Order: sequence, then structure tokens, then C-alpha cells
Amino acid sequence: MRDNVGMRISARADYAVRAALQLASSGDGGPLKAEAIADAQDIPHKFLESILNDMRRGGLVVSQRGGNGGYRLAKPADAISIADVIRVVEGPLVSVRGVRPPELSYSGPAESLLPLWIALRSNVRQILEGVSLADVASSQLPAGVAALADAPKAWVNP
Amino acid sequence: MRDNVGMRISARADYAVRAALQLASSGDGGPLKAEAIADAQDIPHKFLESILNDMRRGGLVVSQRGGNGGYRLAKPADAISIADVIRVVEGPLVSVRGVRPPELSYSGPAESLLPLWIALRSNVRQILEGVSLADVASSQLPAGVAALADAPKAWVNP
DNA sequence: CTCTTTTCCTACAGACTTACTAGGAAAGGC
DNA sequence: GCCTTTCCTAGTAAGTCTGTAGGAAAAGAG
Repeated sequence: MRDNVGMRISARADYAVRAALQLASSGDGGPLKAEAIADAQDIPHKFLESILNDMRRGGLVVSQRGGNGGYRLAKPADAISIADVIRVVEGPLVSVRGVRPPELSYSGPAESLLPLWIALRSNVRQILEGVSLADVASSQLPAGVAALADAPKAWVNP
Repeated sequence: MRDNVGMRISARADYAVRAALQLASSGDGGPLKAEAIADAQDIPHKFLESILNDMRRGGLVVSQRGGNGGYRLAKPADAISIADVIRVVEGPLVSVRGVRPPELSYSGPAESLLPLWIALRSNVRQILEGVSLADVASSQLPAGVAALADAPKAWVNP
């Protein structure tokens, strides 16, 4: 039985964003330990560790070992977008058959498929790059996004 | 090395759309054989067969066996959207951790994540449901989509 | 009825991805 | 030295993705 594809947010990406939000909302009471985040957001501890590691390598968080170490955001929460987080843990936001749209080539009646994928990607970017960790953590989504989410139609499954 | 997730259009979905476009553009010179489509679009023949089968079960195409059989669209090309095609071969357009957004529950600073995913999904739908096979086959994308695709920024990788 | 064509169905296989878990080494503070 | 917490390598069970193989069932032509 085939299931869900299309815009798939994996567990890894979902966890990454939630962890980042937890860090964003911790204001500045020192760094947060992986385990504290794991408990707060109900994420498997060791799995989260590897995600936080990706985020550190990607320059999104900084870490401190030992006694009262932990993680904190490397930049202000309003300077990190959801797209930043997803890209750091999973690579490109949009891909077709494993490659990014500009590398594709279509022929015949499928020629205009490329512009379509490009438009789609641009649209997804617009949303995910336009929303910061601070926006979500404070429940203040940008007007355009909030408008989309408020339409009742948006909540019903097709 | 982790790679591409996010909005992933699988080979299966890409092939399905291209096959449907080929059918759309064949006007009405009788049904098209699977092999003819496979050749025209450079899709593995047997793989395409199973995709066309999904599309038949989903009511998108009708088939005819024997002598000069083949496939044709079950509805006019301007009554089938790209979203229809993708959904028939891959299920829901957008999912988070394998489930559809409305089934999720977030807590703490992640509470506003749900509206964000909903907004994202609504946006993706708007595009993919708003473009028909006829639009793509005739290279006449709807104004809003064409505008997105025409922005030079949309074509550069981040 | 037989032959050819083409769809339809089932089964499988190899490579890859996903979501984890285990165990310990390295660093930092007391 | 000791305790904590990050950091690193490895592995694994289950699933998905992209196909292939082989044949049975239908439709029409002769």
C-alpha cells in the first residue's frame, strides 16, 4: 500500500524544528541540554543528539560540553528561518527524482513542467524562508501565512 | 551524505505526470500504447505500465486491450489537475512524519507549527490544483504560476 | 477457433532511506 | 581525579523506491 509522498516533512526535520523552537523559547537562561529538549518535546534522546549535531555543523546552534553545558542558538531566533533548519538537516527543500529542478530537462508536451516545478519551489521557499523561529515560538505568524492557515478550507483533507 | 527531502517529487510521480501530458497532447488520434508513451518520454516500459494501472484504478485514464488498444484520458485534459495525478500515484500531497497535518499535535513553543504546515499545504495545493494537464501541455500556465516561474530569483539554487 | 496484440496481475530483488539504538571517546568544569 | 554532557562511529530492523520477469486475461483480425 503506497503512502504519503509529495511534500513530506520527515521525523528528522520535524524534530529539528521543534528542538530549535525549544531553544528559541528558552530566552537566555543558559544552554539547554539535549535530554531536556528530548523530554520537553518527546523526541528519542540519542536520535535528537545526532540532529543537534547536524545543526551545529550547519552553524545553527553552538554547543558547550561538560558540567552545565548544552546547546543554544548561534543567532537570534528572528534571524533563523524554518527553511534554514530544514535545509541543514535534509538538504534541498524541493527535488524532482533526486535532483534539483534546474538540472532537469523535459521534452515534448512535458516541456512546461520545469517552470511548474520552479514555481512550486519558489512558493514553498517563500513560506518557509519567510517564517522565523521567533515567529512560531511567539505564535505570531506573518500576516500572509496566518491568512492561509485561517481559511477553514485549508484544514480539510481532500 | 544526506540528500533531498522536503518537497520531493519521486520518479513515479514525475513519470505519471509526463505520461498524462503525453496522453493530453495526443488530441484524439485513438488510444496511446504504453510502449509509445515510454519511448516518447524515455520511461522504463514495465515501470510505466504499473503507473498507468494506478491511474486507471484512480479513474484518470481508461484502457483498451488488444489489437490497437492503449490508454486515453478519462476526462478532458483541462479537467485533470497535476494534483489529481500526483495524488493518484502517491497519496496525500503533504505529510509530516507520515501523517497528514490535521492529525498532529504539538506542545509548548511548537504549538504554532501546525498552522504553519497547514498554510504550507494550502499553498502547495493552490498551485498543483490550479494547473491542469491542458495548461502544461499547451505551455500556457495560469498567470499566477507563470509569474512565479518568471522571476529570475526562482531559478537560482540557494 | 486461432493468432497476435496489448493490457493486467503477481511476485520479486537490489539499492537505498528512515528512524533509531549502543557504546564509548573527548572535552569542560569542580 | 571525577562527573557531566557533548561528540563520534557503527550498526540494525523495517520500510520504500525503482525497477524486472513472466505470464494470464481480454479484445479484435483473419
